[in-house]
Amino acid sequence: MREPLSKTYAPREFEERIYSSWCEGGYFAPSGDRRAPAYTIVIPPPNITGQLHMGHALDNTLQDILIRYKRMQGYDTLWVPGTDHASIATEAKIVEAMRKEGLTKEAVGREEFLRRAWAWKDKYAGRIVEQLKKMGASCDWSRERFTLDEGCSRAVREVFVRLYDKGLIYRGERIINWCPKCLTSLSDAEVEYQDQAGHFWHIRYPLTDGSGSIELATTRPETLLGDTAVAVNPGDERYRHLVGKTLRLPLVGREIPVIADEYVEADFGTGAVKITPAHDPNDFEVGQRHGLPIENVMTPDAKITDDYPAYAGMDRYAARKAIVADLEAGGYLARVENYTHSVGTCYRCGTTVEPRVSLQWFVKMAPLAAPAIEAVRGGEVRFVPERFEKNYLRWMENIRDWCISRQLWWGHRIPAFYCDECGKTVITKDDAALCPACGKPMRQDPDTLDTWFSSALWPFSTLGWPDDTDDLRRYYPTSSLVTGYDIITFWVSRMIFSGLAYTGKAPFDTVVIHGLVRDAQGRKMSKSLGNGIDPLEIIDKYGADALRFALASGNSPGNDMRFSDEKIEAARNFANKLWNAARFALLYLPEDDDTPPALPDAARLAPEDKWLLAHYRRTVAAVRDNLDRYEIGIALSEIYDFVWDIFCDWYVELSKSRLADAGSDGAAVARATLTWVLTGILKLLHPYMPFITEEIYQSLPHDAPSIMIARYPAPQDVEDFGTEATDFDRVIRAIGAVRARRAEMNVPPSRRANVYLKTAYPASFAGAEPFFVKLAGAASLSIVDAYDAKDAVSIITDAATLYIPLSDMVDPAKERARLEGELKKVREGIARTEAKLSNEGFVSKAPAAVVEAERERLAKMKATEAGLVASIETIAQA
RNA sequence: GGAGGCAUAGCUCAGUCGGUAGAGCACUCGCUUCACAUGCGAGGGGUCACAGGUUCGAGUCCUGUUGUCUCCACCA
Repeated sequence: MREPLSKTYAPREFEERIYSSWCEGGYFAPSGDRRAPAYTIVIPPPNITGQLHMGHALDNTLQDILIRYKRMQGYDTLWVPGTDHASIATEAKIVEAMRKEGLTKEAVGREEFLRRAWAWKDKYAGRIVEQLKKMGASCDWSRERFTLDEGCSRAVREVFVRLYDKGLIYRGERIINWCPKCLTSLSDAEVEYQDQAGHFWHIRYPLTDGSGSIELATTRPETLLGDTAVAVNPGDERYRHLVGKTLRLPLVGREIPVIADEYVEADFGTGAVKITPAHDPNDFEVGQRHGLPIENVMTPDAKITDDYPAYAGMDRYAARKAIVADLEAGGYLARVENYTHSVGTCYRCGTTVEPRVSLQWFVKMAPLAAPAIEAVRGGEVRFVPERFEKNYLRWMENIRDWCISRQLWWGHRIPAFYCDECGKTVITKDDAALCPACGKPMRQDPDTLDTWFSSALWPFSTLGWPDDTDDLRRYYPTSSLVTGYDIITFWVSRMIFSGLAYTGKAPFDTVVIHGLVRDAQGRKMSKSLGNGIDPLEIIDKYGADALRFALASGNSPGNDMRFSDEKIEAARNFANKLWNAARFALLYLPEDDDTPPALPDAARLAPEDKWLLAHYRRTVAAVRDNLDRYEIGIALSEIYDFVWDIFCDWYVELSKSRLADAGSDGAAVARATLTWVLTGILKLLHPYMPFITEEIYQSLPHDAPSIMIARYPAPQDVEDFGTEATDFDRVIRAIGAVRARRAEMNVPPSRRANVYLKTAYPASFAGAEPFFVKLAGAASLSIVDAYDAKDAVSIITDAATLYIPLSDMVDPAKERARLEGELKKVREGIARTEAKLSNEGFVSKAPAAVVEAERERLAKMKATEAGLVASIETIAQA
């Protein structure tokens, strides 16, 4: 059944309709064909914090291109969609929303808070799904998942219990990164370091024996309250005699020891370091080594505790100011330097992290990291581009234990149960109601897990793990994972070690990395800059296909890209071009013709048909080759060039004369070739621009119910015509040369010229007259053995010399000068090539094919030279 | 402090196996050519950041320099 194609390209009129037709057709689900190999992608689940941005648009466009390409190749494809609960980010949003209502988490309580969170999830997950559909994403929606749904939660508990039983999960009092705004711990990966201008305060700590003082330097004087020692390097002569003595902590009066530890570098600062085990990770370790007390001086929201009445309730920065003032007043402050140093901040809210000692759950990483390193080293998992392997390996090799507990409510609650009666701890997949030891009711750990703990299981939890499901057996391990380089550490690395640890297999074979989408000025898109571009607005204005085209074109793996109005307009223009090419083809197709296009026998094809088909064959091969290597941008530019330059600018024009002769065999052949190649173009392009290609496909006679499930073109679909096909290039070049000359000589298009053509390849030009008439402003074309060029303009190409009577053109003197200029250029080329060929090193060492190509080039240039010389001679005689 | 990316036309970027540098946009000239002015035809525009090296031959491979961006790292 053919549908009419509207006159203008208006994507809004058909994109939604087409998406619904795909849903109704059930094309998004895997084919289930067991003879075909499976190809699986799991979506990097977008956070339910808000709506999709350009980065998501890029990520999902690339995934959809791959999955559609594989689907059309006959793979049993599955793209699993879903969303991430994003515990810390979502919780922050909900807390913020409640704050506007004058509410707090604590005020509403855990149950009500979670009710609100689920309502939030329903709203935003739904919105995200709608956006993905608008973009054309061919996900299997029947398999949509959520990191906090029942199945994923079961997987999380399973993993937690297994790791605990193996001794790979432990609970301990450690110093961790703490966000005083989000009021939770953070993993090392969740801290971003930024250089900040600050000060270096030099402070004197007096010795308790009154024999003087030690001067030390700090960037954080407020932590002085928690100092429990001062450390020096054991080899530092300046301080050796002081080790073992004690100091009087300024403002506090506490007596603290001077200790020696290798951690201290003698030549940095004053060579003496104040040790605050509760508020600095290094100091914590020093403290552990020396058995120092841990003196916590701050509340969770980074205010000084009531233990220090002079500063109690002040936040850390106010306290810093007050303490510096007091130090100065007390004569302890030696001097202040300006100092820029690196400060850790929360990756979600940007607040400066406060290291804090607290009781948290950790994953012991070393045993898990080892196989994950091996999987990448050994090639079981491959990164595209390869360089990101290094990134991954470096991180994995230096990994430290992973702090997985969060003081948040929105997330997977830690399956640890405590008996307050007898102190027993139970880790269980099932909720433990009563203590197995004393029978008393148990209390579940109030904390939740790091959101990345559940994302790490995504490639298999979404397929049914821990159960041995059909999906898991069929579609796991998955094939390609497409994601940005910014979450390799957060997510990719954790999926790899998780997959290996729990399923025994790496979760995917290829990690396809893309860059960031930046604005037209190259800046990162961000809320604070307000330079974000909403994909939905672009779709509304230009269509989803144009958006997808703009994101895919020029995209090279791992590199950032810029998004600009120019780019999206170019994309829309291309869509419009394709649309109109289709309208042209339809002009010649009888409305009742429902026969799917087939290529006529080679014997019936005209030279220009073979020429087109040869280019098509080459293009198909190049597109497939590049797609197979994830060179999505290069593959697209191959299609673009073929569609615009070869198909539209040349072939459509070349076909017009035959098509006009309605009823002739030539018209039938041209029509069939045109339609067949157009259909091939639509299929080639479908993964990139699914809507427009389907809309046009449905307007043409077609065999598959949807282009989505049509077979992807292969080079062998068309015969290799060999040199026969390139013979037509001679005509193309001759036409181009005539056009160029006319433009150069400012000949008005209305001025038609009789063209005489002398050639060593008369067969190539046999039926060429209509093309010269149509495309080169010719009145006629005569093939001649000789032509008296005295009063003619000559146009020389390597295959022919064309003459146009001067009366049909203009100015002989100008013409002669031009010919001489051209002769000079050709002679330069000849000299260069001859030099190359007379270079023995080149002839003997370069590959034979390269040498041969040079010889051919030389022969062509010599032919051109001879033609030019002859023309200059004749014009000189005139 | 380590590691990596990038540097090519006015702008944004491609450039696969080392073989006379490409696209889009912008610019100039000419086009109411019956698919498309979201278009057609023709042009101008490049010391491929710099300096060495390898090679018959380098935008491409190697070394160094400069600029720029990013990642990692506990320097108080």
